[in-house]
Amino acid sequence: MIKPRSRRGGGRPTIADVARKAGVGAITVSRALREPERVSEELRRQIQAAVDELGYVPDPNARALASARAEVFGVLVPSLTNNVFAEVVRGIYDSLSASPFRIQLGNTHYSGLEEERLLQVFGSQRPAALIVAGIDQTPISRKLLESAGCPVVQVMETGPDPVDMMVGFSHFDGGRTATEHLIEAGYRRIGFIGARMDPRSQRRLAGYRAAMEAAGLFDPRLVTTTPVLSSVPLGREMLRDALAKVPTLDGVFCNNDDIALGVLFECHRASIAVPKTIGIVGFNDLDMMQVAFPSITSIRTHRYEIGRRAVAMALAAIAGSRPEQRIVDLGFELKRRESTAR
Amino acid sequence: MIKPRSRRGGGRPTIADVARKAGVGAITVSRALREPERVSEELRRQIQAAVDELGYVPDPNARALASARAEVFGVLVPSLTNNVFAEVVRGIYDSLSASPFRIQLGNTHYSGLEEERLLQVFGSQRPAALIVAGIDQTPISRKLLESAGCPVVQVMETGPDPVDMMVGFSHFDGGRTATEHLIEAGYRRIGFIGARMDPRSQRRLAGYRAAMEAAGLFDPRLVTTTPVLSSVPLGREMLRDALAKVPTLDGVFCNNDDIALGVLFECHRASIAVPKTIGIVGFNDLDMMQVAFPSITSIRTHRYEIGRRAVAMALAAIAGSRPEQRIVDLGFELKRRESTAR
DNA sequence: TAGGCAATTGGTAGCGCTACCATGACGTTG
DNA sequence: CAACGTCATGGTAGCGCTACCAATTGCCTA
Repeated sequence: MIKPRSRRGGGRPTIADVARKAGVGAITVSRALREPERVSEELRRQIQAAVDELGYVPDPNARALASARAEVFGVLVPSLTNNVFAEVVRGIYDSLSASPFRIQLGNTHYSGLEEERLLQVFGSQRPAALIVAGIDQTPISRKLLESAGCPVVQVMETGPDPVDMMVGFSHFDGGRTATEHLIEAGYRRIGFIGARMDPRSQRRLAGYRAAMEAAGLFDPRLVTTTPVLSSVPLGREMLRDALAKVPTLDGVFCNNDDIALGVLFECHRASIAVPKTIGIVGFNDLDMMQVAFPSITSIRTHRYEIGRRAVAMALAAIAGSRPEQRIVDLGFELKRRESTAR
Repeated sequence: MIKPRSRRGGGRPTIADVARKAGVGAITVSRALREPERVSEELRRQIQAAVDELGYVPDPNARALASARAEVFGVLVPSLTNNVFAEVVRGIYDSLSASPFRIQLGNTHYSGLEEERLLQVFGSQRPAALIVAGIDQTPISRKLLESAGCPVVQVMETGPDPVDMMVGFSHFDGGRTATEHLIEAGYRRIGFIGARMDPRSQRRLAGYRAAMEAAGLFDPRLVTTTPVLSSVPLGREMLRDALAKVPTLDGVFCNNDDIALGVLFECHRASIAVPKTIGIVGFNDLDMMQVAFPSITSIRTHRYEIGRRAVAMALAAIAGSRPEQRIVDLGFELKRRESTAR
């Protein structure tokens, strides 16, 4: 007895159904969908008609299994809610929405171990490309990236030794530029306030330190950091801590804009004049910086563009054309505003 | 001649390799991994040893194809960068990280058409569950959700007619509560300022209107809206517009906290005393509201918890136990702060 | 005019896994 | 003690698609 046509999977149309309806072989349907130029004009039309009529949508799982390559970009970021990474992800998403590629998102929670675990899992899906935040992977993670067998783009930062490709900017230079700006504006006892001291924040701190030392102004007591997750309320607390240590503080370079905003609010609350008594510089330049009162000087970073560029490079690599430039530095921009206009 | 053992897919170990090494059948390995209790203690150990030694990770694509069900949660949100949805996604992610399920994220950009397209695409993957923001799906989207053949959770809002399950709260009540609070605090010419008037914002506006009419205070000129994407700078502009229309404005209920923050900054800039001259209420209660100066009254919503609860309900449904309560209202909380303490 | 080559199309054989059914070894029961 | 579960395990046959090769056609070259 012939097995009744009981599909395990809910009876959605398959490529065979389309082929039957269009009067062609299944493989021709497959080609018409993926490489239309290799199928004659006429068949292409017939097949398209059958696809439309049946509402056929290819099964990505079957496709991935057969072709040993999933149409998936693995994306690893340390936080989902931090606006900075959300913007990178948005850039990636927007650049990918016109392509057949999906996004597989992973949140490392700033943990190297978690990153290793996720890379392991992602690897099992044979992704088309991997985009990871940061350049400080553990040796194991690095090995996993190198053996992923797909383009890899490290984003947010540039460094000397890419796994494959890189898009970002120099956090060290960003920190130095911010600090030099404060020095030029006439501030002297300039503090560094940093939460969640991940490797990028460390390098911003190093840039701060370089600028301060060059000006003969460095003093370790000016540096206030914590491993705690960054937030606006935390910025407020940290300014209090910093002032308790160094009452003569007359400027702060903040790790990021959340902290800077918290610092600004604390200044209001404590009736500390900004920029007169204390100057403030943030990092990233979220859009609220320009409307804060006073508006806050910040280092503008190109997060969205980093996401777009990373995808463009990965797509080019997938298409076989390794870009000549494997490290792309998108730079940053110092936005001078009222908070440092003494 | 026997075909040389040239795997299409880069030679990663398969379930057959594990089975051979452990001296058992492939199906037993499959079971040991998915339903360990059905395999004897001894074999389980042998298989685990083989898995570890080979570094075997099951191929999710093959698994999905064979079982007609992918271990994927489809998640549809209207924005990736809006902190509110980022927190929902974080809640979903955290709740899912201990499970084998992955997340397939879709950004509808507040477009019904885009939502339909994404549901179509997601459906082709036979997801284990779907979580979608909002309750105002188009008829086509609704049909796609109903025929998805998996648990569906609509989040962020509650309403009378769930596709399957719902977790959220009443935006109408939130808007009314916020407005009633302003009225009780003694404000009379209370404006509504709202950007990107999506359905949830519309209902907050309806709640505002209900409260104002009940108090005999409603005046259409008090309402200022725009379809433009919400942002802090926009809040600043919109307060200017509102004041241009109604110079006697003495309070504002803002659509969300970004707008509220922009309004606050504009008040500082224009030397309008808060809360004395104008009272401000936001919506969502981002953590910066409590440290703003003055701190801003807001409606606290439980975004993270909504994500967690949605996953819990979906997981229960997958396990076969449809929860008795299909609509979960997580409510909200009015946080009274300085911005309305007249 | 035979041979060669490109363009189109199709058949076959998997990709790696699991659903489904079969098997054998044990009790358990009336 | 036959008949009948129950448990642990395995074999077979796909899931829906594409890589690989073969076949056919028409046209061009020598």
